[in-house]
Amino acid sequence: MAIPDPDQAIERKRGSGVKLVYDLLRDEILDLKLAPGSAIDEVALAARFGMSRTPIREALVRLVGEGLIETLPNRSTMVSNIDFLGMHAYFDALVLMYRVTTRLAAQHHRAEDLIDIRAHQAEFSAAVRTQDALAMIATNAAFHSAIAAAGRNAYYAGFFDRLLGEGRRMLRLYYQSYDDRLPSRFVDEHEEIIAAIEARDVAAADRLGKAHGEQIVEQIGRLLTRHERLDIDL
Amino acid sequence: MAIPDPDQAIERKRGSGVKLVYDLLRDEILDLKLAPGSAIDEVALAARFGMSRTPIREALVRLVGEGLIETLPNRSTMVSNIDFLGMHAYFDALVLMYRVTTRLAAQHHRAEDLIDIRAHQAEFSAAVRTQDALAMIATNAAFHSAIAAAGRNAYYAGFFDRLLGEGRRMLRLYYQSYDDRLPSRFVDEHEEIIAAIEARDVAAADRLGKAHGEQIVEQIGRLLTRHERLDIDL
DNA sequence: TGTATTTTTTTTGTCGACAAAGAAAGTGGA
DNA sequence: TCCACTTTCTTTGTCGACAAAAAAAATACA
Repeated sequence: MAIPDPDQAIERKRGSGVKLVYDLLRDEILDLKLAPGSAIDEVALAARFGMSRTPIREALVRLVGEGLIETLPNRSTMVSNIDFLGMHAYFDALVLMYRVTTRLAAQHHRAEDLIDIRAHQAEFSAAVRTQDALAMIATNAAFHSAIAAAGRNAYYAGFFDRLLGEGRRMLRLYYQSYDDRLPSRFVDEHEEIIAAIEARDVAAADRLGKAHGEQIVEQIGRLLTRHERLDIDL
Repeated sequence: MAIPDPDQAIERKRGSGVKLVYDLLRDEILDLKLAPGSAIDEVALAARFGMSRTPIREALVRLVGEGLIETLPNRSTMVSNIDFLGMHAYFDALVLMYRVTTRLAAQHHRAEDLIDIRAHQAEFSAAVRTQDALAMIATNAAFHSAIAAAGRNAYYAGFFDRLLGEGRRMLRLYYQSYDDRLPSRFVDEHEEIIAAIEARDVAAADRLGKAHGEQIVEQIGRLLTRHERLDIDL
């Protein structure tokens, strides 16, 4: 537990407390800094952030709403476990959203969207070069989120963001165990996707989105089978 | 505002407060008993439910997370407005989810699922017979939600439920303006869908799901001239 | 009368405190 | 040692209170 300077009793602006806690906690969960299943202590968080339990609780309620945290009534609050049994359902939804959002981006994107998308791609590319796993994961999600935003469908975008968040945890698992070199392929695939969107080639965007999604699914699936073999004797 | 018996200071069970407020408020919003844009007063709610503001607030945070309520920082909390501009995006997502969930139900349903689905269909049919608009809307949503549950994909089901909720508000709007007789057609379509699911006829389920969704979309969205909906092969 | 400035009112965000629900630890008897 | 029962301890759910922010009302001034 990182102890914050007690001296630096930072004067927060009124109303910023919940968002602060929410953002940080969400990132820590998605980056697996908080392990799935680990307990969450309201009073400890209150002490850590130097605020009362009320804003902490409201942040937790939000996270519960997103399925990142689970609560047993009157007892224990903990980081949600990754649902390995429901993984195929997740993959199914993820691939479909890859397709749909990429396709819609090809249809509805505007000039400024491409600038934004390319910026995220540059960040992703940089993260791959510097081998920064955490950054790779986060920027990859941001890249696809930007594409979804360009598709101009808030419902898909919201749903997709949620799926991508959950995916960050699984990818982190992957990159923690094996130091793989595959991501450079993702960079190329991203470039193809950008080209298809820019050309407003809906069919190509659909195809590439699907292929890209299945790529990632395959990566994670490979990890799982290895994990199962490892764990089966325990 | 319905005033509850002040005598009946009901002894709630510890921990039930938030859920109580959340469920009731959600229903009131979706049934348009609380008009879009209308203000929400925490202290009034606290008085109404006979509890302090803390559980009220946590229920509101949940509703904000689902987009049913909006808050301006430090000022005003109100029921979300229905986004007419983003309607085509909504329809797009709704029809796709109709397809996907019906299709998956045909693939993965178990015997007990059909019992559940038929029960909801019976309720819907009864609501149509008795011309109970509110019940028609709610039971229709429950019917499709049951189908989604039978599809065994929690991600789709969750997303679909959210869309159906938002749809309840729009349908309410529709049935408030026009006293139409169309719903009997929906009853028949539901029966066809059930038959396709039971027969595990994925193609038929997909087709019927799509047609049913577009039916409803057409009902609500006559005003919308733009119909750039997705039409992709799954 | 119209506008700028101060005061009051309303509503939110946060706090510290306390009691209920379980869990864990302690106690006694066979 | 094992088990049933009590007692402490931990953590949650709820409460009432208070101060900050913004809006509304009141006031001053031209």
